[in-house]
Amino acid sequence: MADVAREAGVSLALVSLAFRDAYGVSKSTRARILATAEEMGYQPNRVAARLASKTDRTLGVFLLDLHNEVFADMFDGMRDGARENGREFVLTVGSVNSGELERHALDSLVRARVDVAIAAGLLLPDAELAGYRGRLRLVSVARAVPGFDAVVSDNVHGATIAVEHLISLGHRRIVHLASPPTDGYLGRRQGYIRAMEKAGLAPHLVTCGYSRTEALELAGPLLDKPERPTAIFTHNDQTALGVLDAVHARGLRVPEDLSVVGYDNTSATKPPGIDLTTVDLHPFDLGRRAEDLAVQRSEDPSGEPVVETFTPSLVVRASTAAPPAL
Amino acid sequence: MADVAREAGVSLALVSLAFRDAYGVSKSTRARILATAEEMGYQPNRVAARLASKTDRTLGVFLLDLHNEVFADMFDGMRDGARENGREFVLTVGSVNSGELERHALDSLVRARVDVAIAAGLLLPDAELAGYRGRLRLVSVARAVPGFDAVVSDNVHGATIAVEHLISLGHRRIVHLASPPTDGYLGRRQGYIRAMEKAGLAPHLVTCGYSRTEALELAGPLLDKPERPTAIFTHNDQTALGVLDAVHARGLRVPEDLSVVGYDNTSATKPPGIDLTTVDLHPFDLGRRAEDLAVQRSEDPSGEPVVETFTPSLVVRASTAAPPAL
DNA sequence: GTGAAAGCGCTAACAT
DNA sequence: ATGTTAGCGCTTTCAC
Repeated sequence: MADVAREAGVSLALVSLAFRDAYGVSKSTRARILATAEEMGYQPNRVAARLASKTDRTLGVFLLDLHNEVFADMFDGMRDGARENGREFVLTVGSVNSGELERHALDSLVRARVDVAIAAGLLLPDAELAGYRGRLRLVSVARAVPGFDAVVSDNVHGATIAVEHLISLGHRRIVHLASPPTDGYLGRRQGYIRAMEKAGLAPHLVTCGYSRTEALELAGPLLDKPERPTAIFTHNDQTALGVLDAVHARGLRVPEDLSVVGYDNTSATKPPGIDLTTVDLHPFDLGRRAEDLAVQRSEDPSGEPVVETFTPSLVVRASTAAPPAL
Repeated sequence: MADVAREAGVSLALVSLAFRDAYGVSKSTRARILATAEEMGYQPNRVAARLASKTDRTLGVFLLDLHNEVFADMFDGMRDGARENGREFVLTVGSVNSGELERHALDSLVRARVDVAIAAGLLLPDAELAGYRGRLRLVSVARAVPGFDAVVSDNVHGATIAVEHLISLGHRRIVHLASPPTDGYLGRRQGYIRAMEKAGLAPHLVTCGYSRTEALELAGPLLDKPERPTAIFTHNDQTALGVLDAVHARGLRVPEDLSVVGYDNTSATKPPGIDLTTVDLHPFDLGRRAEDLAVQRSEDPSGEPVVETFTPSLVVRASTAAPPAL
């Protein structure tokens, strides 16, 4: 930095100011400073900058799983916001089958001293996350966590419209491939149960992990039963794809033999060969809004936790139709 | 840190040492220090640690695209290595349609002063990347970049075995849906051309972006031609899926009407409904090896750039068969 | 708009 | 095995 100051013929402090569009630097000197820095290939040392400044512009981000595109969509939303707000990210990644990695990712955000972290897809129990209070300011995405800010989607509603869609088509034997019963992710399961009971139908839940192959394996037996379901509603798109796999593997057809409804509306559901009816989580918007909230929080940490709820919508495509005649 | 030292009844320096499994702390005091730190919810401030230490254990990582699972696989490999080597990551993400974002991600690694960065899927031209010399020590993954270390796969070979597989099945009209001609990504294209010419066949190249939808749109017209190809070899799995989409949209079948070979062997190619023949890039292993190389480089920065080449293998599944009889 | 100077929370060299 | 101390490269007063 000193080199740049000397080269541009200004003081050290001015260079520092110029780099953060700060108040008190004339437009022309600012331009000159940035130009000489560019020319010298100088990039400010963010490590030193962050140590020195109380209030830095870095946001932490946690994404549960790089193998599920819904997190890529959320990240795009966050990045979109960060660009507008001039923020930088410290990104960390977890895993659907390792609480260990999730803890490590979160701890690493604590060690990085980000003033706010946006966490998408937290899987740890509420009780464990409570331990981060006071050490990490969290904005949870897609899951409400007691005591923390959150940007969530109304999962009960999403499940309800999915099930009602199937019922209105005439389905009665509707199975729900539910996620493991994790804190904060019970909404879809509840929405399903309520919608079924409201229609006087018997809920049939099967708990399933997050992977396509696991859904394939669990859906198989369901399809082989004499009284097989006429529709399956899954907790996410990946597992819906697994159900499609199971259907195809048996030489059955969607939607003639089985209707399938997914959840998330990831891009993998759109292609003509798939054309999956699904509930749109609006992941990009969730990410975008979480970034806004995080910036707000970093500017004003006081106040009660805020929970913003988005409303999901049903995207009807070709994987749902009236059940086969009996 | 001072608080922990006081609480544990030791000096400040000892706490610092204890946290980095350093030499000179007795097992018992180390345990006691870590225990009290844990109890107080203390996590060392990495920002300060990194500023103070010349040689820190942080690796930069750049991933081109979160929407392509091949990068998730590579990342898993890197993380696997980092765990063993006790390294932490600074992760940044680019985009297949924005050199701007890629530059920003790389610059952000410079600003973070990582001593080595592992970059998977670089898309910027060689000339521009050359500008990072001296400012960022790069280990490029999946692409060779002049002047930098790299862990690559033999793309010429991969394309060759893909094409030879098709030829051996009897195909003669084989189209290659090639990637945009970017520095460092010409191997698959070249392998295709050579293999075709060697067999006395006329190469037919169509340049295509990285998305499934773009492949769908470009493959359509090919399939509608009177003398349509009997096989299509694509530059990655995503575009192969796009080709499958185009085939299904026309009511045609794979492999009866068209054989398709992808590239990467991402998990999306495996399900029964897809069952795509593809070239395995071994992304996990590439990532794993890149991490090793990065650590080596950070420990000994001297020496000429190293390029390690992996050999891809063909995974024959159900999307390839003999061409339809004429 | 400038220049000097006090940290930020650690690490690492040196003492003990 | 433990204590002391000078930085790391910035940001941020503060008096000019």
